[in-house]
Amino acid sequence: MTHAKTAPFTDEQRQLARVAKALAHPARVAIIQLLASKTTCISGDIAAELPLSRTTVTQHLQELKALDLIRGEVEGLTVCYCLNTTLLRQVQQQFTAFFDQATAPSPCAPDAACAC
Amino acid sequence: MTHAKTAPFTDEQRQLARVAKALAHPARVAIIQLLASKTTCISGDIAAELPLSRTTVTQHLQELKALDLIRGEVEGLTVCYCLNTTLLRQVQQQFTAFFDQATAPSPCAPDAACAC
DNA sequence: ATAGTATGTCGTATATTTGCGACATAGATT
DNA sequence: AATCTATGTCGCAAATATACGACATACTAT
Repeated sequence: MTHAKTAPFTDEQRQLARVAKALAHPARVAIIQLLASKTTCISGDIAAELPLSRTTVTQHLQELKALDLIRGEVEGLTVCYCLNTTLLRQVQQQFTAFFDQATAPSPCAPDAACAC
Repeated sequence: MTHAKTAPFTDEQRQLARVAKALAHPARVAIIQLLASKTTCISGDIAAELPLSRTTVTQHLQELKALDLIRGEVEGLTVCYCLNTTLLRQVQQQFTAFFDQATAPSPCAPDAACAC
């Protein structure tokens, strides 16, 4: 044993995993889609559109906000959440690069040891 | 009063979240990258390349296999894991569609109620 | 000031994830 | 056969995620 066990993980891997985790719950996917579809920046109305309590929705909102994927601006009594499209575009590129790498030709090279 | 609380979540949202969850840990991202980089379909050698015990790596492998993102072929005494590039390409498209939707213009329309 | 409304935080309960040692299994090797 | 070797499963502990009611805060309106 005592193999190299290379450094924990690369920053790239941790970053991708972190964002993937943010999208790892239907509610958070739904929230992003909701914010993308609304022309007006809605606030807690989000909770009314999801099958979850307001408390739970707030938690999901906080998780997305922690990664800066969404932003909330206080507008008097209400809070207006919006997508951080700039960051989302960067994230999209990261995912694209990852998938491009993963789906690149010769996943199991021609002279592979097995048939998969 | 919009108490609709729409149906739990759409299949699309649940599917995207399910895959995102599979990518929500650095180890699983690393495994996919590893399989993509090796010309030969490695097996438990994967564990030797990660900072985790063999048991834990096996668990991550099972999670990826449960979603059919990777496949394992028994090759005598060893097992040969490979990426399911076909499925990965489909998944990539799902993510692309999601991000395209999320980063589309007019996230907060011109006449938005707030300034974000 | 008082009341009302939108929002977030706290505490808590339950479920899931993560990690690993110990054990079981099955094909290979002697 | 006896043994080695690669792999997976089991059981357990700790950490994290999920969900929500009750409470606190802050702004608005009467």
